[in-house]
Amino acid sequence: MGEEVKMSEFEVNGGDDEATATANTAFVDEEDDVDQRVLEWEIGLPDCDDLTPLSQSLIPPELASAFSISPEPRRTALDVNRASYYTLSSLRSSGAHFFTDNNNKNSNNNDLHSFNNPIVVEPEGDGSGSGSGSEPKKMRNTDVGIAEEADSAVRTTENSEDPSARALKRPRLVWTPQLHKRFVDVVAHLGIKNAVPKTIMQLMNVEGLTRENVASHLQKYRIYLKRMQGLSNEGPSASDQLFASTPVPQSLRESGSGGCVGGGGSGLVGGSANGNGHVGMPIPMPYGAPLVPVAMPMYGHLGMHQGGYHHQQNGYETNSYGMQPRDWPGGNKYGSMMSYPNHMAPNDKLN
DNA sequence: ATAGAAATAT
DNA sequence: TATATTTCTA
Repeated sequence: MGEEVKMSEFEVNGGDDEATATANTAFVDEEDDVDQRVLEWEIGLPDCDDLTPLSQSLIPPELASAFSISPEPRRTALDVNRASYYTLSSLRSSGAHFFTDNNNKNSNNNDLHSFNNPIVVEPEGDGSGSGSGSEPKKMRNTDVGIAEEADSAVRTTENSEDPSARALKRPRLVWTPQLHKRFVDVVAHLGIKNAVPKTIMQLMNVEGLTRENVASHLQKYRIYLKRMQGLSNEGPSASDQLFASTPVPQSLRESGSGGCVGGGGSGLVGGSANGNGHVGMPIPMPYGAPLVPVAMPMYGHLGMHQGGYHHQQNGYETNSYGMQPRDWPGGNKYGSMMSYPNHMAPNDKLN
């Protein structure tokens, strides 16, 4: 229960960044530079050498988390943020890939507070009394006689350490607007037709995100789309602030049919779906780096009212597929920037 | 084995 | 209540 974690797009990773060679965007102030960066990025790969190795200078997130201190150089973080922002902006304006330009409504923009505002773990002040035995929990007649370790099953309590515990349940994932956006972008690319949980999950490239997470979200999203269509008008239904916050790409309109092949998509699909020479993915990697959900320590304990969403810019960070350096040989539970605080490493599922 | 939908849980 | 997760079915 009480462990909700917000996905945030920051990931300060110590870094072996060889695998991904993502864009370590350095702070750039002039548009020219930005363009250049973008070009480089698009063309081939950014040279990490040239860029500031941000991933280096940071304090091991574990420590930071452990002591509830702001990671380190906000400065750096901001720079990253800003750089990302510029980069993305450029991409948009140049009509490059997957960024839908429809960001008219909601202004997701916020400033680069990111690091100043702790990304907060959902308020959710502990389940407290909870439902006070309202509905009968109907047990599905699944009762397979497996007593299994009748044992005290899961220590509902804080599940302190328990390294031995294997599959502990994941904390509830919170779909932040950013995360959702990523989701939408990916779905848009795939086209409603190919957008199935597994694929989406893969393309989203978010560590710790499970297929189930995506499936569930997709389910909701579809319902949302449906309702939207039904009303034909935009009708910013009060419900689903989240969904409303991200414009629905046109490609995601009709189900079935070819999806977004023809000129339909807003330049989303580079036209690779066809049997062209270069088949493969239109977008090998929609996002430069794997997004790593991060668990921010709760700074202000209760008492401070945390605003709902912290929009932060896209803080795509350099990261390597290798994931974290094995810092935590075994005991370290401060899961660094893992979405889920304690226990378990994110997706270990071998596909 | 996976997607989609329904039921639960928080 | 809303929304994420789990279960169940196709």
